[in-house]
Amino acid sequence: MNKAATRQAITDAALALLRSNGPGNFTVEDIADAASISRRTFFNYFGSTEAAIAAVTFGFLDTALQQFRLRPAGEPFMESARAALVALADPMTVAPLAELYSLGQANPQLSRSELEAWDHCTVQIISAARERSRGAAGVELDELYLRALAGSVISCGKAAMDVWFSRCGGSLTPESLSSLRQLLIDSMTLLGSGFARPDTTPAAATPANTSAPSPDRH
Amino acid sequence: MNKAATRQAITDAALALLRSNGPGNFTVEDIADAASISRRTFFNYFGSTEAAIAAVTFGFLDTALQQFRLRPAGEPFMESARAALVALADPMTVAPLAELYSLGQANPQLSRSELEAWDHCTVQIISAARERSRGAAGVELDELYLRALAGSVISCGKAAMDVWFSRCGGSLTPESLSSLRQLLIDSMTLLGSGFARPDTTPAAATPANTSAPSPDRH
DNA sequence: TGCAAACATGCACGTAGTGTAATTGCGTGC
DNA sequence: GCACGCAATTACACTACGTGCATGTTTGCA
Repeated sequence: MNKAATRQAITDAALALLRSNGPGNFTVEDIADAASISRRTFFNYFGSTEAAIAAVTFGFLDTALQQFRLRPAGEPFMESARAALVALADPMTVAPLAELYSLGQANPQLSRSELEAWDHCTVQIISAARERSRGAAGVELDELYLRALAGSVISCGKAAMDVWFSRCGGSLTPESLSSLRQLLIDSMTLLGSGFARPDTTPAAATPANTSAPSPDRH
Repeated sequence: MNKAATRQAITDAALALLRSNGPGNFTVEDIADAASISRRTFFNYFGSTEAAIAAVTFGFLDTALQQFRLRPAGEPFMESARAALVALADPMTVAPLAELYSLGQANPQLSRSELEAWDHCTVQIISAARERSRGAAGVELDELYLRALAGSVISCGKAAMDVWFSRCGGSLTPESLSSLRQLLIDSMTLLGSGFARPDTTPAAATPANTSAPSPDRH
């Protein structure tokens, strides 16, 4: 069997078992059986069930990375990040993550590997940004600036997804996705404004979600 | 034996083995032997070696949390966060974290539990901030604002520590600690300014590591 | 057809983590 | 002093994880 196909079969089987049995309620042997391979072969591909599942999340965040890299080099970092994040609010893209999110809610094992995926994404963004600045201006970006910004962007994306999830429960309806998109935009706006206190300067922080359906007001 | 004492004995033994053997090169049985307890008893206290080690990191970040909670309720969030983070740049406080940081550099297991600790800290800050705003103004803070800000603050703290570590290698000399303090302050400044591009306003972003105690203007 | 590389498998072994029941240590009331 | 109860520790057994190693099996290429 093709190597990529085997890999796919494993992740599919793992995801299916995750759905049916719930996190933690199935073994590597179960996955191997479902994928019609031996237990040993499973470990040739992934070091753990967790890793097999995490591959899905990684794939999701990689599309965000890809989007980021596609942005023009001259564009402000924050704007590129915003665009990359918004591209995630797409049914096909967000679906697997939404599912893992819901499953991970009650499962520490799962949520920790999601944490790892986000962190991995941060690292990637840092190197992408460094490349970009090197190519464009020739100016060596301050290391602290780079890391703090990248980390904050990811944190904001994560926060937006958290809020979205707690509001919409991972629903994939157009309204829900539009809400997610708006949350992602809003979080970037907050970050770009230095989190100006909403009570002191309300105009600067919250003018965001007035556009679309926006059932949110709190 | 007293329960707290046993717990302490375990973490001490685990840390000692971490130092001597390096991460991943010792078993639960080794820890149990070193702590003069049975393997089974170890598992009565911690679910894994990782958890035993993570307890140290958690302790560190909890002091930051404590600092945050001590700040006056009226103070701007960002200022409280800055103060809490700076309080970490203390020899006694930062020493254990610095050590784990260096050990975790090459060890995925370890660094992932550190990730978890930072995340745990984020969650705590969110709830602390929510309590504070509830008590003070009676205004319900926007959920997205809260989460994005808390996440960004933690990310910036993490970024500062990353940079500090890559520069000073976790050294605990006064100069190194002063540099850490400055990095923490600078990262908060960056966050507060919405990461104004360093090339457009260079004065705000890069005057950092010039050792001197106070080039900060915000 | 034959050969070689890549991939899959079986087996053995050490370690992780958990349920269960037995044991030890210690203060309390009688 | 002694029996009792409670909490901590321990022994034992068992399932599952993860890996090294040797062996099969497939695939592609000369």
